[in-house]
Formats: sequence, C-alpha cells, structure tokens
Amino acid sequence: MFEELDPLLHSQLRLAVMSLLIGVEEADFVFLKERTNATAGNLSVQLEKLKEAGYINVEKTFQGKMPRTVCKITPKGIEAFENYVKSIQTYFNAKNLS
Amino acid sequence: MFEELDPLLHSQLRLAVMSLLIGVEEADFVFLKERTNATAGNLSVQLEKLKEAGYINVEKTFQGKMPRTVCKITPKGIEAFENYVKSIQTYFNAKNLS
DNA sequence: TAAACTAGTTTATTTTATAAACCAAATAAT
DNA sequence: ATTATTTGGTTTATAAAATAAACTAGTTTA
Repeated sequence: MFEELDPLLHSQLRLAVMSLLIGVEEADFVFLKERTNATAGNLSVQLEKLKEAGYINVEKTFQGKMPRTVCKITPKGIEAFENYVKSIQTYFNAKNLS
Repeated sequence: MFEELDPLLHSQLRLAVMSLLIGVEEADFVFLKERTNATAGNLSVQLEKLKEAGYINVEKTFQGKMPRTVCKITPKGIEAFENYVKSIQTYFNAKNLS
C-alpha cells in the first residue's frame, strides 16, 4: 500500500537542494546555502550524500582566486526526485484507495 | 523560501499512519500495523509520539478478552497533516517560484 | 499443562541530521 | 607589513530519530 520513500530524498535539506537543482542548469554552494538557509556544514554533508548516490555532480573550480563548488542534478537524480514526488503523493491520497 | 516540514509528520511511518487515520473514523493497532507493514515496536513508539503531539487520540479497550488499541485523528492532527501536505508541495514547485 | 499465538511495550542499536569547531586562502583595516 | 575579518568550505562531535530485537502479559489451542 505505502511505497518506500527514498531515504536520500526524504530529508528536508536534501529535498530542498534537489528542488532547486531540478529547476536550474546548475547552482553553486553559496546559492544553495542562501536559498535553503542551511549551515555550511550541514549543506556540505548533504551534498556529499547526494553526490555519493549519483543524484548530483559536484565540480570544484575557481572563480578568480576564490573556490567555487558547482552542483548539477543528474538524470538519475531527476528520476529519483520525480519518483519521490509520485510516491509521497500516494500517501496524501491514501483515503481514496481501497 | 522553503517552509519547515513538521518533523512529526516528516517520518515515513507516522505519515503513513496519519494518511490512514485521516480517511477513517478510527483504526486499531492491528489494522495500522497491517496496512503500514510496520513492526509492532516501531508502531507503538510512533503512535506514542503522535499522541504526545495531540495529533491522535489513543484509547485502550478490550474486545472480548483481548486488548484493543483504537486510534483516532484529532482536529489538530488534521490541520497539521493538511499543513504538511501544503508545505511539501511548495518544494515540488520550487522551480516555478522566483 | 505446555506450546504457540495475540497484542502490544520497553530497551538497545544503528542511522540521521545538525551544529560547532576547524582550516586555508583572500581581502580589508591599521 | 602584519593583524583582523571574511569567504568558502570540510571535519568532527552531539543530539535526535528510526528501527529492530527482546520482553511482557495474557489467551487460545493441542
């Protein structure tokens, strides 16, 4: 009856990050940090997990002399996100099912 | 931008329980256990948390000689559930916002 | 009357989430 | 020029959650 909710996405911060990344070509650490209101430490940890899972790519570059970490959602990440959305919707509609 | 997700509902099992309870007048422990596929221990703990939060009422009765634990969602629980659904939807639509 | 089942609760363990502390380099102030 | 502050992070420690395993109390069945 209730589908498993992908534990990698069932996390407030990781879900927020994925929600942002799915709407843009790419986004850097600072942008994600500002938009999600996360602490840098927490964001760093959660980005690593999303990367580990193959849901995002993380590229470290330099912008002038300052480091820049750019993130981009992968096809696998898009699929996982869409699947998560579908799965959790079934919870919300549970009362309509047998 | 991203609303807080009620941590009491942002839990797979508690969300499943609330999804079930919102659709019925009441439900007992055994029913909830079967529908959610939870272990009894886990369900017991999570029901206690929902009760603590005032999201459900739990009544212990007897059915013949056997104990029976009946759960019922409260108005506060209904409100919290609807609010959670609304909040998480904003994540899914983040790409449409500024 | 012993074995197995029902309906749970309590406790212990593992996993997560999160913040706090830290680091290296860049820039600004004195 | 050297000290302070800021930027852009990572690592580590702690608190909270989820979960399973073990246990309890009573019932039914063999």
